[in-house]
Amino acid sequence: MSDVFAALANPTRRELLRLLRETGEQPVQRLADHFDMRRPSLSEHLKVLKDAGLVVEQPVGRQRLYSLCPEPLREVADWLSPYERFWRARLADLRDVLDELPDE
Amino acid sequence: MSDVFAALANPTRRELLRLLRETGEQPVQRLADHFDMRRPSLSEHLKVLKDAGLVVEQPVGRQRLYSLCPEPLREVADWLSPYERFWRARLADLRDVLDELPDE
DNA sequence: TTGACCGGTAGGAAATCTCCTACCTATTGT
DNA sequence: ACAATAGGTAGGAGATTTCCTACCGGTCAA
Repeated sequence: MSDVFAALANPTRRELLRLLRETGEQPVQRLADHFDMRRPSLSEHLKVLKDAGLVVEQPVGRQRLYSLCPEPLREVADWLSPYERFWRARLADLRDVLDELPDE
Repeated sequence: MSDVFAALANPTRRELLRLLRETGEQPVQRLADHFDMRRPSLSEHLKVLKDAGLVVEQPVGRQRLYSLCPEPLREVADWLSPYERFWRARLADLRDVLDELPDE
């Protein structure tokens, strides 16, 4: 659980998740093409994501296809949900204030 | 934005947010009571949260009351939303599989 | 005014993160 | 069998995080 938040803390890893979401499962080299970074570093980021349960790998020949595994993100969404009413309340307050302003 | 994810990566800071959400605005010392950690460390965590826009401080006498500022969490929820359909899909798949199983 | 209290800052130690190069294994195609 | 390709691992450098103790300024109460 804590690992999921830690995994999301890094912009490269968030971008990896976005790529996998938008373009589906991909081998490491194709993912690496999108980054100004050496492949071993990408491998490490993928390992962090895998340990957090956010991706799964499937060996195919000499490639390993990585694909998105979004379940842990649901835990993040669940963690987030008790706060939702707060920002809704704030937005409601803002709307009320705006409603009070005279037209211009 | 990146700061918000980084701020959430630490369990102590997530717990601080929870305390502020459940018990409302509080001075530093009262927050520190909940942690096995010296006060200056808590001050640093509060600074990270403040820089991420997740809390605001209000000086009252010699105290500084911290309170939750949940707007940046909305950005996290927005970041999360494109993934929502994925875990819904996975759950739907799971349900389909379970439906296929014979009763026992 | 002076002591006690609240809480931030300075500076440092230890751990962790994030990148690198070098190297290794496994698989594929010739 | 051999060269080329895919990708993980080892080990290390430098940056960052996370804690600490020591200290500082501001506020309150006697």
